[in-house]
Amino acid sequence: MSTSRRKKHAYHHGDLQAALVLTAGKMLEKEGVEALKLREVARQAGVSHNAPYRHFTRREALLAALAAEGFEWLGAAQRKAAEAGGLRGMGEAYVSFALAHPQRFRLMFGGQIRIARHVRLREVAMRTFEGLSGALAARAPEAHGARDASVAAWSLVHGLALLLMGERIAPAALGGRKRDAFVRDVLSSIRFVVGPAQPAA
Amino acid sequence: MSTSRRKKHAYHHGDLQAALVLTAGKMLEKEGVEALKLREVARQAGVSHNAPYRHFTRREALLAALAAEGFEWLGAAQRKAAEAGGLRGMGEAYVSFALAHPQRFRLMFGGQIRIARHVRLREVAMRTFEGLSGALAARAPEAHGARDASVAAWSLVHGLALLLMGERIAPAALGGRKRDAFVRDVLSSIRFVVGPAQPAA
DNA sequence: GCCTTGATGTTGACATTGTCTACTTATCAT
DNA sequence: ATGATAAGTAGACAATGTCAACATCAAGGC
Repeated sequence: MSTSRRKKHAYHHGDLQAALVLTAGKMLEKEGVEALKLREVARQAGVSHNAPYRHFTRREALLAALAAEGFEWLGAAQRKAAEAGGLRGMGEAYVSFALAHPQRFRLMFGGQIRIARHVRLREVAMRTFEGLSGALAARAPEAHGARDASVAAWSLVHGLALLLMGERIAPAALGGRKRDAFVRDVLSSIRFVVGPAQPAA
Repeated sequence: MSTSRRKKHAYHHGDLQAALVLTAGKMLEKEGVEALKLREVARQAGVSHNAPYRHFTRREALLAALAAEGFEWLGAAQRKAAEAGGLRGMGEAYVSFALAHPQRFRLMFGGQIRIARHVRLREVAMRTFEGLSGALAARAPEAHGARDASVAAWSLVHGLALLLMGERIAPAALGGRKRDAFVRDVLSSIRFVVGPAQPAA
């Protein structure tokens, strides 16, 4: 119900909301959250410094929109990967997403947004998580440690993504492999315990 | 070589640098990085708004000091846990640390500090990481997947810590367990593969 | 006992930013 | 046509990070 009128008198931009999210998204990916100034977004969108407030109550609301968009992308990527690559593929897709959109990923999980206050964000995030844990739980329906193992799996990919993003993993650990190969090997280096766990060293 | 003169004339505070790190640390833990205003720190330390610039070239430098302090704490906790609890104990200690100092942990890994530019931070962080991966690698010295497994282990605890911090893990997953017990179970739900990995589902 | 000197603090200024209030203009339903 | 309302603009304000210029104290050489 929008995206119709364009470039008339420049008053009433047409679909400013979307335009703001778009340019803000670009700025986010390029410079990070800290450098995402509301006024600069307005400037680049060609509107006055206050126009964004007609669409977002505050800066945080714009950030929330960006994060929500990110969760949608991530969810879509997960669904696609689930078909093709199974569980392992989902894991690789998760890491891939994070490395492809590092700043966005940081925004989604960085904790600067109070999720509770942004309905849409909360919903889309929950939906994505459910898709994730659903796929994980479906693998070992009722074994005792299944739920724990699914949390572990998620933790693993999440942590790996963040450590790679932060360049915290010594280049030596790569051992000459390309990043995708490295990720696959790391994810392959563990096995899940489904039955009652026996203590291990 | 300080902490000597105190409350003389209030000019020349005595050891402002340490005082700033201290009050900034409290503010950090309480309100998060975003809310850590340089001027407010100065105010609470009882000095003028510009005094901090005699000790930190910019805001980021103060943040770096806080992060470095955090890495020292984490390193110490790791060493202590290594003696008592072995590898599993180190993992639990890692998560514990993150949950005990969430904002500090976020600062340490949040990516808002350009580590390369802060010598002390870089060094202490590297030292901590080396202690970590050293302990991990010592476990399976030269097996093919050992290095990968150690990365996986670190990723696992790191991710678990962050997901717990962000309240991203559904309360249902806890299943009534206390948090420490939950962490232990999750960490126990995987097993590392040391030999050549065979493909798994 | 002074006086220079460097480190440490202070004052004042400036550009930027997020956000508030009031005003203006375009759009759409009647 | 018209009038309500959504969308944009203009201007103001307090805060903040940071810069430059000035002030004060501690110490050491004379």
